[in-house]
Amino acid sequence: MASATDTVSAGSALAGGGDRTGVVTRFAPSPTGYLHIGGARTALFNWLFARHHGGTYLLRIEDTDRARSTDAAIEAIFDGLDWLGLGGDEPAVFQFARSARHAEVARLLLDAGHAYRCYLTQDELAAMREAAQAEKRPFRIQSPWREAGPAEWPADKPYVVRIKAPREGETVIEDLVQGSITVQNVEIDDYVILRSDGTPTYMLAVVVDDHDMGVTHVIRGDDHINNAFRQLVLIRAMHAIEGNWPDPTYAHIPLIHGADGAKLSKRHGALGVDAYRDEMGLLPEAVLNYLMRLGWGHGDEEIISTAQAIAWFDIGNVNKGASRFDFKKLLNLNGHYIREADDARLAALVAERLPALVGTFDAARDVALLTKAMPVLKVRAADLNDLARGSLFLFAQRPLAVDEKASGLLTDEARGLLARIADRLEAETDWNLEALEASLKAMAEDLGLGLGKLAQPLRASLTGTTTSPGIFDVLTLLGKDESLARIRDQAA
RNA sequence: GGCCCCUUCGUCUAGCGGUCAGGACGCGGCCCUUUCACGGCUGAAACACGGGUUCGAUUCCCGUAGGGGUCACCA
Repeated sequence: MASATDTVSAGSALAGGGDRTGVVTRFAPSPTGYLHIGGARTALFNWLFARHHGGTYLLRIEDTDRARSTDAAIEAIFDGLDWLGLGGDEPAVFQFARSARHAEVARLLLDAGHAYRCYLTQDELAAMREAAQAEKRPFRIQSPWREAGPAEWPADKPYVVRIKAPREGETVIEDLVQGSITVQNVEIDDYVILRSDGTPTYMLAVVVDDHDMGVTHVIRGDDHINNAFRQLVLIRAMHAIEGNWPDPTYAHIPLIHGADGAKLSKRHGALGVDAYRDEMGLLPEAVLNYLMRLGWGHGDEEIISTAQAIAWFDIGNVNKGASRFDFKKLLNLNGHYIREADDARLAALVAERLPALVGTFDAARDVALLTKAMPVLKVRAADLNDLARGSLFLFAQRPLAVDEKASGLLTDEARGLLARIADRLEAETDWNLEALEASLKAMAEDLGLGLGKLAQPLRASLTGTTTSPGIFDVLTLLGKDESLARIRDQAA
């Protein structure tokens, strides 16, 4: 698989509709911001669909809006996709680099009479729109230039090129997700395909690129449903001219909403996927699993690997309604995947976060300890931040800072006990789990105390907190010398 | 507002004419237990409403209500 970060040289030839066989899908973000979670899900569904059918999954950067597209956004999108394993199968196509081809198609349409020069100014359009509004009449562009011939074209005046949409009949789309959708053709407007400065609009570019890239299935957010009908006008017009522009199959997937049901905004988690990784400390497999379950399911299955998802994925099973984003559930899933993850991998991930939390952390030296501790650390963490916090006691400097709850445990009586524990442990020659457990349990019994009476003060002295992995794990992880020193720091 | 679409526990979903309406997250309880988790068991919790069709509707049809999307020389 090609990395998402590979690029195709400007204007290079594409495979073309007829050259590729089987299913071809594409994810086509516009680089005006980071890759947000909804976009990631669209990419995932495209990827899953292509994989399920043994097809090809492509990437296209829709950077025709020169004012709003940025290199930083392009980078963020590739970075996010790579993290999730959703890079394209071929180098990404950059739309702007193909404007000459888009203009060429506009020219073809113009020459064949499927499009026309429109000299309406933006002011005139606005006036028409207002007039319609005033009369409470639905506004539809009725350009007086639709049937105008060369003889009527004003000289030296800017014009846009509009597609000539049918005004009678209806258009039906058999959408893989939404089912059959019908729209009366009068609802479809003569939209602009070439701006007055000669640059292509999105509507033109999408259709031409999808065709040239051989895209067979257009899977995208359902906010594009109306566009599908408009784009079909162009596709059918080109098909009439060239004959090899088949309708693509559409699948419009529902959008993701915030927890309050409103459109996802920055407040609800429409953050870049990098935030899910860096700030929230999530694992890509958890994000993927969560995303695929939003709007899609397979019986009672909750934990679904990507391999399993490829086998099970059925776009026809995707729900039509929007679903809300539930971070709690994502976190739960993340906890599951953390528990399943390889210890060395987790240690490396946590190591990235530790220098900011502990001044003394030295990755070269401490990752081994982290890895060793990981089995007992990861069962009590839902994200990498939890994991990092939970490992702090391993690297704390003596004398330990003791938090409020823990110091409440360190009564005079408890400090006395700590001294006796230290003495007893001092004599311990086998510093391992079994020996330590046997020893402390015997001691508790001798004293007629529950193990908790010993363990809690011990935990406070060893970690400075009241919660930690099992106390014998803590003891063995810290080693005899460090353990005894920490205990004596707090002993009476 | 016009057009298009949607509606099962709080949330994500299973269901595809006859089910005690299932699972998961979250929430409550119990168990495990040296703390916190994990894990196990368990409880509360839903078919938006109104008409049809049918022997029988969560399921099919039509309304109503509610929600969403879209109406650019942005993508």
